[in-house]
Amino acid sequence: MSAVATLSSKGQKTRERILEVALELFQERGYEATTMRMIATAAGVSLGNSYYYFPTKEHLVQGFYNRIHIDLVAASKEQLAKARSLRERLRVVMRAQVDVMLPYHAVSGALFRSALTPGSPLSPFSEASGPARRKAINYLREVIDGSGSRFPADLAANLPELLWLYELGLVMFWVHDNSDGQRRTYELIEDSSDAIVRLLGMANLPGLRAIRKRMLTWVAAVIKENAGPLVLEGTSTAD
Amino acid sequence: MSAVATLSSKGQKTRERILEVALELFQERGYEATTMRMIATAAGVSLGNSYYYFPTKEHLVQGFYNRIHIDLVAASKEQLAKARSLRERLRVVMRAQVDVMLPYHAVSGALFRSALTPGSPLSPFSEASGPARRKAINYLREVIDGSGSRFPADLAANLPELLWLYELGLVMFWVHDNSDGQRRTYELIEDSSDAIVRLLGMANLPGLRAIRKRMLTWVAAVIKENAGPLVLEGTSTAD
DNA sequence: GTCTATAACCGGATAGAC
DNA sequence: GTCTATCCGGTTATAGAC
Repeated sequence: MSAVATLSSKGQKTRERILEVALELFQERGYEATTMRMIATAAGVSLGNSYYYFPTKEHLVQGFYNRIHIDLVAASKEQLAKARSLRERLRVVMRAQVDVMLPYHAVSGALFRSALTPGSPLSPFSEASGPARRKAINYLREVIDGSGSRFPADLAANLPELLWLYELGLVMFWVHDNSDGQRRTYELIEDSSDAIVRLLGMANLPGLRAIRKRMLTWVAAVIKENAGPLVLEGTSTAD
Repeated sequence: MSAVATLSSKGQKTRERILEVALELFQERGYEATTMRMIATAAGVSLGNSYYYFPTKEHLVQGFYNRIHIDLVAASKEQLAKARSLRERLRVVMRAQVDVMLPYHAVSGALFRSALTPGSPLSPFSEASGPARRKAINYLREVIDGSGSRFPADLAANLPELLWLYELGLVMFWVHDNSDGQRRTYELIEDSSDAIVRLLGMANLPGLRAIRKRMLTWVAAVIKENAGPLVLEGTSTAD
């Protein structure tokens, strides 16, 4: 699933080094201003060689996505173990998500540029992003399962995907958030996590049931249409 | 607000011709595969000269946005005059929006690529997109006002912006929609317009009022944060 | 001051030898 | 797995024509 079919351990290290310096340079100078030539030089390889490991500049961004998810889990694991309510568990994870992305805020626009381009391998819905996506969704499944909350079957089956879309939305908000330290995003997390939990609790209100069913159908369609066959009724395509 | 300070009538025509052939070529060959050199040649100007009218390739995309809104109004005006209910009026406009974009579906990914990049002049929230955005929002205001519906003041004041975000969401869905003729998007329009009207009707349900208020605050923040000072309490910054 | 052209630059990407 | 040489296309510099 990586850019290169098989990679010797030396190759692994070279690849890692290139990604490392690339992410550093992106932070320091921005995405556009960082040239492949700079990256190659800083990593101590030739320009052509860097393309052996990352077929395009954008593939370096995919490396960034993967890195972020690993950091997210590392940053939230202990806190998550201590949180009980779904509200609090959601908050822990979403705060951690924003925390680990912090150093990249200035470049985040460029880094997430391709995120919503259909067909792009960088799209979170793409085949190439499948492993990262499934990891993220499965982590959210843990977030839900670890709370005591129970929901109607159709809702429960799609809740991880639903929360994943919520996470994507939060990230998009954060990208556009220019308040200092992205304070507003943290506020939004407090507020929206609460709203979500309340809405979920009301899912069975008589007037809302029909709308809920329709919305779920469409959310499932969005993900399916974009990401290929996925969970629809609870059977997980686990990683 | 155009790329060039002042433009003679001859200049206007040249600019128009460049945009024309560019949009044709985008449709025929895609965005990436269409080079500035091709566009210049097809328009009968030198490469350097085309940059006099469109400072970057992306500025041609902005020309596309403007074109689309004009087409949308033209395609929906009469039908809109005949539609009474908010539901039907919404449908008319959203269907027309999708209709006029049809020829561009194959390239839409590339064309909307920059749409969600913060800071990009192509972002629908950007300063440069201000005129187009205000036109779109004002058209939606007409859609609402022309229906008999009345809403609580805070909701009414933000409803045009809210529906504009809905329109953006629909366009994003359409971009990713690979069903034939984008059938699913048309279905989504039927379904979601209905859901929206129902939700608006329930805006005063006891359990929902608090959530509604909070959501409105955040929607206002999203638009304000990104698009600069805008309507918050009903005073329009009309075009 | 409005418009047009030619030449060059720069950086992402590729070819192909070793 | 690594390199050098080259291509290609967006963009810019700049000189001049109407």
